[in-house]
Amino acid sequence: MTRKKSAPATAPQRWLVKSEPSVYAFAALVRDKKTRWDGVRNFEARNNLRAMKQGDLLLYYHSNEGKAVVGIATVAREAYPDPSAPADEDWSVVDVAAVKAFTLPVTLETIKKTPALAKLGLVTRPRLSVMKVTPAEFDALLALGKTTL
DNA sequence: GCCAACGTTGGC
DNA sequence: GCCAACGTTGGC
Repeated sequence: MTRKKSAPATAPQRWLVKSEPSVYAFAALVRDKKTRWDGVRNFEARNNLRAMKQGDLLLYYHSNEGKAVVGIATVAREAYPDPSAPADEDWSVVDVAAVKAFTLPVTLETIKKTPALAKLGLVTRPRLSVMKVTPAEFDALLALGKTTL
């Protein structure tokens, strides 16, 4: 067995990423199977992208329109330089692949009403576009979305 | 190194 | 479409 194909030694980390559905909706990712997560221009979000490992799980949030967690994706390729960035700037991308849509979208309104999600970055750091979520938060969101992995 | 101005995000 | 919040930039 090769290093690359073997299961990761540690459990996958969990993240939440935002996208405006009018720009790139979860349905577009399902259609494309995989996409490059480019255009991040915020240092903290970039650093989070760089901390992602292949196989990490991503919750997909629709901002502005919909305002709900709508699906699950996974990290298909770890961070590499963002081809859409100016050559003299230091930005990164990862490739993400669709896993499955939530049975039920979990709206921001629901999230705000759920005590277990009071510390979710989506609520406490409303402008951050790539953030870590805890396993407990991840599980709570899947449960609200009537979805299992 | 501070902080005012600016630009962008994203909820409403 | 507005505007509050806030991350980033740039003048000093």
